[in-house]
Amino acid sequence: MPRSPSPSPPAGQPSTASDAGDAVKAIYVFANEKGGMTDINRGKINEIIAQLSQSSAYTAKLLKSDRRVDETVALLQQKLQRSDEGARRSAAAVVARQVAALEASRRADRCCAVIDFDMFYAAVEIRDRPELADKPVAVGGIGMISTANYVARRWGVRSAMPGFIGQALCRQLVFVRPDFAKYTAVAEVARAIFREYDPKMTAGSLDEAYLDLTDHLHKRARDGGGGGAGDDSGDCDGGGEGERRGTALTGEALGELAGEVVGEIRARVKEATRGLTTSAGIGPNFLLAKIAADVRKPDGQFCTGWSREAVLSFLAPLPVRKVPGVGRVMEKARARKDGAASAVCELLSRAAEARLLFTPGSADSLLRKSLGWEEGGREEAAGEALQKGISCERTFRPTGDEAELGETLRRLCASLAEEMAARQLRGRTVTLKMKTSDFDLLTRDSSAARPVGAAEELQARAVMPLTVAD
DNA sequence: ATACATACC
DNA sequence: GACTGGTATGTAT
Repeated sequence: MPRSPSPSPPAGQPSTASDAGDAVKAIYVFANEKGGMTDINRGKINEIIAQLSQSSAYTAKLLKSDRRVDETVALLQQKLQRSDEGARRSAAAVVARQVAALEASRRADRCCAVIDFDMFYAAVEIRDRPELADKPVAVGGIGMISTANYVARRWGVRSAMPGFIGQALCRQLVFVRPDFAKYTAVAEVARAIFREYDPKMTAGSLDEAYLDLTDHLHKRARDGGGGGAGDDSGDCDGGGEGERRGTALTGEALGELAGEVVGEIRARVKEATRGLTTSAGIGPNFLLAKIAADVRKPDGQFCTGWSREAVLSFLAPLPVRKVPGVGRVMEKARARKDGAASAVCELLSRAAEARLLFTPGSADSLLRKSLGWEEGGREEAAGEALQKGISCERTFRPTGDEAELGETLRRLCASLAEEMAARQLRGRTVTLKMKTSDFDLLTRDSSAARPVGAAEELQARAVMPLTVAD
C-alpha cells in the first residue's frame, strides 16, 4: 500500500498553502471548488492531487486544452489592442444604452426560488445507513465520485473528482455505489411538494428545482397567513392569469413572504424525506435565485432582494464563476490583467470590452447576467420544452479490436433504442462520439431524412460517417 | 449540416 | 491503474 501522507483535516492546523507550481494548476479546480469547507491543508491536498495526476494522460490533455485556451485569450487581448478609438467608443455607447434600458425595465413583481438538496446522493445514502453519518462518504466509485459528504470534503474530496484521488486524500473514505432509482424516488417526493406551490415547477436535475412562487404568494396574501399550500384542488385550476392581484405585493414584501413560504417548503421536504436538508435561493428571477441558493448552503436560504441596489450589492463582489454559464474558460477570458479572477462588478465595468471581443449574443448575455437579469427573459414558450437530444455513452478500456468496438457500439445502440422507445422519442441526427485513450474527443454525425429510433438504424447511422472519411 | 467546445449537475 | 454520463447550447465553417 502506498503510504501517502493524509492531510488529516479535523485537527490539522491551517497550513498556509505553498501556492503550488505549474503541474498543480491544471487540476487546482478540485481543491478550490465551491461547496467546500474552509481549506484546511490546501497545500497538502494540492500536493497529493498533483502527485497522482502528473504523467497521466488526463492531465496531459487538460494542460493541452489549457494552453489552447491561453492562446485564445491572448488573441482576444490582441484584438482589443488593435481596436480603434471609434470602435471602443461605440461599444461603450451601446453598453450604456443597454444598461439604461435594462434598468428601466427592472421588475419587482415576480418571485422565484431555486431549491436544491445538500449533497443529495450522499445524504440519501447516509440517511439509510446512519452509521455512516460521521464518516467521510463518497457516492461513486474508484473512477469517479459524484457526491461527497461534508466530512469527506474536509479532506479535500469533491464531486467530480476521480475516486482514486479521493481515496489518496482520505484513506478512510467510504465508497457507496450510486442507486439512481432510489434518488429518483426521493426526488419525486420533493417534487410533489414543490408542485403544490408551483404546478409548473421545473427540475434542473434530480436534486434541483425551479419554482415561480408569484401566484402562490398572491394567493397566500389574499387568503391570509395560514399554513399549508392550499389544497391544490381548490382554486388553482388551469385558468392561468386569472388571479386578481389586488394586493400590491412587490419587492421586499414579496421577499418576506417568500422567505416564510420557502422555509415551510424546506421543512415539509425534510419531513417527507425523513430528514434530508435543502438549500434555497429567492429572488426576482431564476438567475438570481440560482446564485442565491449557493449562499447559505447547507440547510439554509438566502434572498437577494429586488431593488437595483440590493441586487447589485449582492452580485458585484461575487467571483464571475458564480454566474451560471460562466465556466472555467470564460473566467479565464475575463480575468484581470494580473491573472486573478474577476468579480461580477468588473464584468460590468468592462462590458464594452466584451462587446468588442465576443459575438453580440455572448456580450449581451454577459451584460444581462452581470446586472442580475435573466437570460433571454424567457416567458416560457407555452408548451413544455421538448427534449432536444438523447444519448448513451460509456467509457471502457482502450482497445483497437474492431470486433470489440463494434460489439460495444451495438450494445450502446440497443440500450439507447430501448430508452428512446420507452420515452417515445426519435431523432434525425445520429452522433457517434468517441474518446481516445489520450482523452481526445471526436464526434461524427449524420442526419437522416426522417427520424430514426430503432437500434439497427441508430447503429447503421452511427458508423456511416466512418466509412466515408478516415 | 457538421464538428467541436463549453457548461451544468 | 483508475478522470463519468446526460443534456443543452454556442461558435465556426
